[in-house]
Amino acid sequence: MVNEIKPTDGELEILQILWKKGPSTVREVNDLLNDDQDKSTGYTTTLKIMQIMYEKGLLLRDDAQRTHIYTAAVREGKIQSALLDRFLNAAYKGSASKLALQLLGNHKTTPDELAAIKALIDQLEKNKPS
Amino acid sequence: MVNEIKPTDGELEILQILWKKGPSTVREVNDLLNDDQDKSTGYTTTLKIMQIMYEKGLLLRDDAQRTHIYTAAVREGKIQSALLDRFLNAAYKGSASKLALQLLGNHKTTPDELAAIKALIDQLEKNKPS
DNA sequence: TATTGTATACGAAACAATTCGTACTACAAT
DNA sequence: ATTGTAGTACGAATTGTTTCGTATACAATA
Repeated sequence: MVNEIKPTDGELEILQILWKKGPSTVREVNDLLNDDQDKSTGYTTTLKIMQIMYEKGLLLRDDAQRTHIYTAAVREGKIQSALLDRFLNAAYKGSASKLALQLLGNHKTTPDELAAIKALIDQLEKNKPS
Repeated sequence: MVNEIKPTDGELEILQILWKKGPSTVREVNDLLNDDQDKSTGYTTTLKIMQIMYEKGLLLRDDAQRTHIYTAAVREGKIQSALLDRFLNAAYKGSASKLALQLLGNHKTTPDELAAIKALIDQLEKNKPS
């Protein structure tokens, strides 16, 4: 049951904030959204999107108080995994290694990160010897 | 000048076909689209999307003959690069290594592919010693 | 020539995401 | 009690993608 997880870009931005900050009000989320310059979202716009996300089950809501508190209803890793799958198929026809090569080639990665990736590869090679 | 490349999912599917097959007619593209079972796109739908892509500059068109021939106007690697950047920021807040780790962890990769990735990392480490 | 099959062109409808104006509500401060 | 502030709810407008009905063009051929 792959539950058709497919947040839009706008929804994903809100999820990022909630993942990082934890339970928040619409006002807080909206303020953080508007921290990125060259972007500006009205309060009611953010509210509306979060309400829709709540209806979709992407967010939980505590409406005991006048000011509602929203929380991400989905784990960050789970969403990322689903999005990665989707992206991999859409843009790379499923070739993970092609994506990995482009990723490492195009983006500056720190030595530490490279080492971590190498360690993971070593481990994978050990677990799957032949 | 990041030229705002942002094909939709449907457009990307068509680009994939053109990248793989080279210049094609709408009929050919539509047939291949419908090869994937559990999917079915009407001819005029595909035509319309390809016409819009042509207007956007995503496709080139040879209309010398009655049956027009379409070609991808953008390089596969360039689009992938742009999409990867977008995806990386949207889903991983720009952390390439986090994406790489999840990619290698979640998807089965063949030993050959792992070796290729490791070789690239070695090369990167050599070129950027400190 | 009339018919049939395969094209393209055009426009409207369906759908979803985003945006925002506006109304309503609760509460605090006067 | 009244007013001001900050919040939610609702609905409509806007924009973009996808879908498809229909009109039209043209070539082959019976």
